[in-house]
Amino acid sequence: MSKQNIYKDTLNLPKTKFPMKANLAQREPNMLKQWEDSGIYRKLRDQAAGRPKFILHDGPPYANGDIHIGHAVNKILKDIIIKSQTLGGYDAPYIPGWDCHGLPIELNVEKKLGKAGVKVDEKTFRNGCREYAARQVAGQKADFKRLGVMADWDNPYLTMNYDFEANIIRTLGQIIDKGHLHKGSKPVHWCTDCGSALAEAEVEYEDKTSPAVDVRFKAVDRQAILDIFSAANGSDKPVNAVIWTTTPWTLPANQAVALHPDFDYVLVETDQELLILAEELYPSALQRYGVEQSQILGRCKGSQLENQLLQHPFYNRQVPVILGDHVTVDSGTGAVHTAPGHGQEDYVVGMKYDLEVDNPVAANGCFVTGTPLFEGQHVFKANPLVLEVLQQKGALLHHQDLLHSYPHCWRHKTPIIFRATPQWFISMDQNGLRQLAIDAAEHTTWLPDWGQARIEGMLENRPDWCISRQRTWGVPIALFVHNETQALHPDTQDLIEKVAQKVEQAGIDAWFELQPAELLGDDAQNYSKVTDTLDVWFDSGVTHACVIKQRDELQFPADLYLEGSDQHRGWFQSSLLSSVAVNDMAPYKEVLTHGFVVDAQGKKMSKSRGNVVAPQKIMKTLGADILRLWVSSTDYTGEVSVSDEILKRTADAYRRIRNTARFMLANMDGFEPQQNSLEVADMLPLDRWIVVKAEFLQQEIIGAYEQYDFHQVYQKVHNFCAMDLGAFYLDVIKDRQYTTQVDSIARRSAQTALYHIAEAMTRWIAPILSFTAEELWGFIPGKRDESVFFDSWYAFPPEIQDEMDDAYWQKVLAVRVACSKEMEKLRVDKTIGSSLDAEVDLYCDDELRALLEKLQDELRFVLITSYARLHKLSDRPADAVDADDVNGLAIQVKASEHNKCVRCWHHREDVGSDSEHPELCGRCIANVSGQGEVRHYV
RNA sequence: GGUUGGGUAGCUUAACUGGUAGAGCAGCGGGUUUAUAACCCGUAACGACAGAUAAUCGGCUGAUGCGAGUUCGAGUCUCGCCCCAACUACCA
Repeated sequence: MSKQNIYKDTLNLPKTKFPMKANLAQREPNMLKQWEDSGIYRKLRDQAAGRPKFILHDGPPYANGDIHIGHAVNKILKDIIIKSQTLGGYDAPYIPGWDCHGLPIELNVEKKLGKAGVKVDEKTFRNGCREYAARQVAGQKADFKRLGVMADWDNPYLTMNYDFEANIIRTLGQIIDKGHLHKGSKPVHWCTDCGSALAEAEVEYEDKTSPAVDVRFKAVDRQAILDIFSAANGSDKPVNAVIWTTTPWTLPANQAVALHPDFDYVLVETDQELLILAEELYPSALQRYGVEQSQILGRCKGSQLENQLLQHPFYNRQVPVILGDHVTVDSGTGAVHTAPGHGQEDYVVGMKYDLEVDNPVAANGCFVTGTPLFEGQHVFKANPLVLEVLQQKGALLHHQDLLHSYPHCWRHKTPIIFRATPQWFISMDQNGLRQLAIDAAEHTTWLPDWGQARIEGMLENRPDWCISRQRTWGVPIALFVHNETQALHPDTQDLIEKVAQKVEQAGIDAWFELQPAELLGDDAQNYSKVTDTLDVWFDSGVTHACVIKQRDELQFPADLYLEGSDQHRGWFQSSLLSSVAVNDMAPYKEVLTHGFVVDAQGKKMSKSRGNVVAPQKIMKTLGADILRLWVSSTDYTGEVSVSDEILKRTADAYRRIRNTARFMLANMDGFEPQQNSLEVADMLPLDRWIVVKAEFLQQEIIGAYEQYDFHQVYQKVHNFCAMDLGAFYLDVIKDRQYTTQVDSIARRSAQTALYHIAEAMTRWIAPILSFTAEELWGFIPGKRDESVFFDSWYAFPPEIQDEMDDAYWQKVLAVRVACSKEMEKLRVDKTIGSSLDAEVDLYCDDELRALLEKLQDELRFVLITSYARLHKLSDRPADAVDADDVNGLAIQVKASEHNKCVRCWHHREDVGSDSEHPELCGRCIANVSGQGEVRHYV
């Protein structure tokens, strides 16, 4: 041992300060501080000035709550793209944003301040919201930064910034100018106790007992119905369609009876009448009515009855039969009472048939003045009265109470109703927006490509976009409408600009506090301010106008939007519609989506399931780079699984990459690229080969980045580290690195190769393992910029035509694998330990022998054996073993009988040939006290 | 209920227009101590079965969520089913 140490000092063992243990959780925050202190994002912009632009436009997360792993995936993917595009030579600015208005924030502020307009005035409430949102943004921003996301964090866009708010209003003006605005009414959830609309989130479902009634609607043209059913009937019994409802109070607003176009309906004769019922339901219905005797007179499809008129049960009104796919045969009669003012579905189908959206119910839940029979009655109290009236009119066929799930107000716990209220819409059809949007979607690249079918399906079927909300914390629909006619003020465009200027100065309060006379003068008495606010999807949908077009460094349209697949319904669509409405084109050229994060079983994450993985926890334990590497390792176009095992595997892969890099650095100890690197032509063929291999790989990696196929990058880099480098190249060059002389060509050649690979590989991983790459960057020898991100993909030295090309080395590798298998047999026998304890004799056919002869003495180094001798295949002894996967090769392995050189561990004949160094082989003697061995072959 | 996708080894992923299911990691078994909180070599594909052999191996069967179909041949095409996810609707 002591003697060995003498020679150990003559070896060039690996040496580096680059730590083996990553300690990411501790190290990353320091790196972040360094980046922040040096203003890396701004410097990056300066560096990239003048390059072609790549604009990835950030979709704003909602400013509420801590970021979850889905946010992390989204931001990391964006960051990988931004960084890879930057390394690819683009100027890729990244402006992060937040969505700041809206209900969830209101609800949280309400908990602290109380209800706006009740416990606290609206201005104070809005201020509370603004402060709350700002705090949320700050919290989320800190986490996003911690992920290593490089962005203009000092100048993000917030939808609540005054200029942003002003530009929302201006964009609304443009949409009006283009003729897409439309005022209508729409049923909304309404709490009669609150006297206001409820958002979906404020609705709870609870059981309620309602009167379920079967009601006759008498056919106006009896004969026509008989004809349709092909039913001859001599009697003069009336023909009645029967509807079933649990909300009798909505009958005053009835405008139609809906049937399913494809269902079979029967005309059933009973003692007193002919009933129209769905065939599937008529037995149960008749049973309910207590009818014992009946006969079917005829049947027809629902579609045949379309537009037949029916008599309203108690009003002097005739209503049509309409068709709708929402009609089911689960319960009732197969005929649905339709009141467009009181039901979502009724409203939608009513729009198709141009039915009146009649709403006779006031805000307090009572029938308005002038409602025949029920004026002033509260709707739920009116139910028995309606029944009474139906009874009187002979329209009530059956009544029984029914317990069912029914929407309730979450505050009052009282049943709510659907009530049509005036709302503002962006019309899909009045000025051709739907078709324009579909066309624009066709001109957009959707990744994955099924995104196009998805969004087109949505565009084709979606109703008009209701953009108005009756809320406090939102951008106002800053319009003046005529008190009588409800028409927009003729100077609307001018007024909008004036309002926008005020909002630019003072935020949305400027509108809510505005005295109309200030802008309208005497005309103010004829006009009212609209007090509705905009849907927050409008806010975020118009970032193309409020951000992309406002900031000089950005370009419209954006190259890419990237969000979760839920945003086909959300932001992708709101952005598309609003952009098409004002620009006649999509705001993006390409839309990329990622799936949701699920657990190892593919189940979605939820608190109740207890399978939630918090990004904060991963960053605190494993580090952001592990989280980033995990994101990169997934095919994110589908659902993405995460679990402890998956993260552990990711950490394993990380260590492989890190240690490979570390080993390369350690073997470049004392290497100065300017002085010590060799020309390609002077390098050893093996070293040239690995560099070419790396360059080839780089092309694939760049291609994968361009396709946003990051898991390909991950696989390729990892494979390269594990296989090409770890299992072969780095193992083989150890001998050369350690035992040859410091400044020998043999060693400098390998170091030159390591240098090129380290330069390249650091860049490959930089978009993903940003912290680690930056750390590595400081350890690679040679002069360099402050940050890896200021650089571009590595420019390899020019290739030269090489006799020993990749195909050549693949054959050598196959021989190596065959030898390893044979050596393993001796190792199992404990005949040898290290492969250097072995000598191999290779019996090759002529072709293979010629091939391997080119390696000369290097063959033993490639095989990491003490001797490697070539022979003719015809000379093979009986105990040589045919190689499985190499033709024309038989191998004989035996333990070497020669002494082991204590310095290089090879067993050589010439060990001890020099009495001064009795334990060294000839090669080592030359390296220790002579000129040094020559390892240049070919 | 509807729309759009998805389900390949313990994990992450490959497989061109149908043509031998390919890698890496993990696992298991060894080795090295000159990458050592590291590295190398070998092995290996649900579960199960029977035979031969015991150094070497050959065969059957099964195998891309399940089951059919088309085909000489299916991870890939068709149909049905199960499960998962996003969106959407409904409960009159």
